[in-house]
Amino acid sequence: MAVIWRGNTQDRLYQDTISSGGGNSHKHKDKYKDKEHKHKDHKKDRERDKSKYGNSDHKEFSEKKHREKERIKHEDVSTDRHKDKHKEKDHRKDEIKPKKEKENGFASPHRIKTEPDNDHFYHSPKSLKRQRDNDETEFKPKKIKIENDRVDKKTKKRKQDEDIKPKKTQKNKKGEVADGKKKAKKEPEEKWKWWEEERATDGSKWRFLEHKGPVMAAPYEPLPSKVRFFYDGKQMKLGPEAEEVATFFAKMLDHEYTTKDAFRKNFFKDWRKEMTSEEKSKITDLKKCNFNEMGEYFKAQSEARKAMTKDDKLKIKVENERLLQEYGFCIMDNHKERIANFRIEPPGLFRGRGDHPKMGMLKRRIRPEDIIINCSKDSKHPKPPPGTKWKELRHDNKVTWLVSWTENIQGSIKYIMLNPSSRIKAGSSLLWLMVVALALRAGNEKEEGESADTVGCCSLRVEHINLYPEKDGQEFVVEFDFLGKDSIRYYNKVPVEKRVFKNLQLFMENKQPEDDLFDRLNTSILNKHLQELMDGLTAKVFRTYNASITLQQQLKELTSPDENLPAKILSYNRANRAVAILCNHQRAPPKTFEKSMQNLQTKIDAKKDQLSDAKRDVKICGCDWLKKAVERLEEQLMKLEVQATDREENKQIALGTSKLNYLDPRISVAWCKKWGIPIEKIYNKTQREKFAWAIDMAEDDYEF
DNA sequence: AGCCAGACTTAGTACATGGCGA
DNA sequence: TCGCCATGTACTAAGTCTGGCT
Repeated sequence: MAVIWRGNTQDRLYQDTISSGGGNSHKHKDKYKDKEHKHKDHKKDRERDKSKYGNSDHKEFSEKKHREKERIKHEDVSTDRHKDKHKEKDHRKDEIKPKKEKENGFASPHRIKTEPDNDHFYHSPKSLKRQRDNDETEFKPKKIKIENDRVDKKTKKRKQDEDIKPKKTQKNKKGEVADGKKKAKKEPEEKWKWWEEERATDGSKWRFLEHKGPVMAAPYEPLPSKVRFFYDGKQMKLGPEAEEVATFFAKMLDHEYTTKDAFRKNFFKDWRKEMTSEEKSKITDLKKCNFNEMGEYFKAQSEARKAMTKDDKLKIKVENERLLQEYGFCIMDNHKERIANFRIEPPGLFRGRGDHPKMGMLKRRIRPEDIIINCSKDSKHPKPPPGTKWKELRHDNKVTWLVSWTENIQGSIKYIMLNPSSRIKAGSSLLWLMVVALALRAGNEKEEGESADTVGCCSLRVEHINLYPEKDGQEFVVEFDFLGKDSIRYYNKVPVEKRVFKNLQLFMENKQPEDDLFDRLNTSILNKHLQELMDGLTAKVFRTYNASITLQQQLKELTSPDENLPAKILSYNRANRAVAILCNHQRAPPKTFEKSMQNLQTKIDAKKDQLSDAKRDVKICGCDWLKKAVERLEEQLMKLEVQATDREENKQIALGTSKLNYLDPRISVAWCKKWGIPIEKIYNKTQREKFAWAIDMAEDDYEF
């Protein structure tokens, strides 16, 4: 069953209320002026369309859609979906168009009132039960088979691939899934080395998916009556709807943007939509609103929370952990995987980055009726809160998301997906395998600039490579032999992963030697799987390639064997920085930069003093322990100095992005192994999880 | 042939945490 | 033991890519 997220929302003044980081990053300052302009052609219509449809319209149409759906449920899912899509479009035309004049109102004023849909208003779970009973089946391997068969039908061409499919996983399925369910908590099953398995090739992202659904945002808790709101100097009691929205604003009083015109205008407009007609007629000017008591109340709450006893804090922590354990994981293809964001985004005021024209708009509360659940037919379906329904229950294994809903500000779709450490996310690192195979060539013609992406995909021909399942004692060798740009013969043999090898084989299938190896990818000759792989072979590959090769070179250049650990890490960071500069990952110097730099300097000075004192003492007495102390101090000083250099150099450069997204982690891993650097020094926990495959795989002599 | 919804990816920001020195 | 600060994490906005439609 879906649960309500109470969490520690109460005192998180900003994050809950503001729907973005919301700082005034100057980078974005003028963005929207340009942007509005630039996007006019492409996005304008879409934008306008979306925003002008009142929510009620949207709801109407989605409900119709829902009803339709109910009727045709339980049949072939994927085709249904397809049909539905058309339907959706049609409805749009018919129903929504006439309402053009309505401007970006997301919520018809009566929405909340007319619908018994608030989270605390649940009743009569009957209908749901019936529905679920129909759907629910225990783990029947047959079912799985059916699904696979269906897929097969569609993808006959890929027969070969199907054959390669790992049968063992399928066999395991029944037992393991059931197991995982019973005692997933007890047995932290040993690390799954998914990168050593093969993947489906028909575009399906999973074969089995079960999860508990999202954690809903906590319902609104009305303010205690002692907290008052004043309009035009007079106290006024607001109804719960209007009050909730008012609290969003009240929580942000300290922020600059509550002074911004656009923000205030958007907020006020949306706020009024939540008011009763009485409130609406009274409250006509935001300037006359006094939210101070509310603001103070929330501040006090957050203070109180900070001052809580250890015990209470622990309780909260335990509760959070429990939620995480219960809702933070799903089972995908026999494995328990961490979900990245299992909480539904709470309502609040939207604050885009920069001067976003929609800042201040109300981001409305997401109800179960807005939510689409995606999971296996044969899984235990997540239950909506009592008395509510999901908008839709879907079984689409061509996508990776578990839950989605449409957000009301931009009309875009939001998803609940898996953690970066999961197979489905990190698995896109397969990309790496292809890059490895292609690196040579890309390197040879490393022509930077706009054309890079086309260069990469088109000119390597079948005749340029040979594949050897086994050569010179190595398995899966790819032999490259071609004339490079300056008519220099390029010849090299590279052992590759089995998967890469197989994929290359597929690329070459049915082709003449003079055919381009990677052409016609968008035509129907190659199957989707290959296209998927090709996703990677665009500009990103080149970025990746450049980044990685630079890192490797820099690491070679900068690391000297006799350096000590901190110095080596400094070298690593320098190499990383070179890459970040290459990729232009800049950042604004952190706000606290000057201060923390100063602090560090103070520390260094202090150390120096200590050191010279100690040295003097050594001269006087010369005893052993003093010498040791000097050594220790010297080391500490050095460490600090390195840290200072590092930080100074890092002032304007964001390392994270390239590290996480563009650099082949194996380079870093290999470097660490080579020099005996603990991997924790360069990858934090998240990164280690994401790159588990690389850490497992790379040897100290790994070369990109 | 261009558009655009849908599905990812990337990235900025606030907040929580935990380690370390005083 | 306490408080500070660097580091990590959660959250979610924004960007990118693509297939399928018109």
